[in-house]
Amino acid sequence: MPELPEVETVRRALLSKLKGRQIKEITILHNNVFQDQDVELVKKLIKNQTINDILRRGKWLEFELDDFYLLSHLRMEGKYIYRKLDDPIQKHQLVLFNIDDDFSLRYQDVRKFGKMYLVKKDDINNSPINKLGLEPWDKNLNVLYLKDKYKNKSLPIKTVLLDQEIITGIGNIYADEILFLSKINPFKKAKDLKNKDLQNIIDNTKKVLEKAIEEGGTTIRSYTSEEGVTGNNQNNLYVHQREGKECFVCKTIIKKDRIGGRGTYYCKKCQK
DNA sequence: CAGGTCTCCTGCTAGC
DNA sequence: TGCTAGCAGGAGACCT
Repeated sequence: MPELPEVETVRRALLSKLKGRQIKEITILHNNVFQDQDVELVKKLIKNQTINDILRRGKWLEFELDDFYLLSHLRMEGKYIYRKLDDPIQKHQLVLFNIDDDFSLRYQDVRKFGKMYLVKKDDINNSPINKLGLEPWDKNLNVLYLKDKYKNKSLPIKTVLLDQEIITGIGNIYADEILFLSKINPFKKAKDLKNKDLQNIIDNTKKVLEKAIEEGGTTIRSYTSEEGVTGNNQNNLYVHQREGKECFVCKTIIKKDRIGGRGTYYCKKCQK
């Protein structure tokens, strides 16, 4: 499941192949990808737009075109692959981009959870990314900011870390890792955290995500940044997906519980 | 406003 | 061996 480090890895890979290239046309095989947008209009507007840059906000990719941003969220299983123009369309390939009449960039998504959104550059502040909270490296992310955001949150910190409107980019894997390194029990209410805990969350969020980016992301289930390219960060996980195994720090058996409907892994002894 | 539940979607796996 | 029920989960809709 792509979180910030995986999306960042995909962004870099896409940018190296697509920067300066032109989208001759697109084929949309599954209308729901564009949610409530008029797909005929999207097809018309995107024709002959050049990909000038590819940016990232949280878990969203932003293709910067001439007049628009094409926003793309991979959700659980979304990925981009390259094919020859005449390559047969495979199941799960939902959007096809003809790039310079040279090759076909294909958005593939087994579960069809991923979303795209074509927005005029001027309207970017009126798009899904407008609501996103701070990037982990934003200088405004500090104890005071979190204290304010968490003050009315009675939900478990695990759930609140997944709230994209506070810190953006953290998903289920890295939330578990951040809480382990911060020695915080995932059930603890966000509003009960001490300043020291908040500072630890900030520091460890950056640390965990930076390490994961360095490793090209975490490959659990089906994540690949490019076809045949998998990340290595799964080898660095302290608790996530390690149910029944020993904690690397204290040898206590790692426990798995459900918090807010999400599988949550933690060490009962290290995380108080 | 806060928070709980449902929904989307399909491949995989545990269990019979 | 082959079938099926249940699980996985990011984020938005909808309800209390």
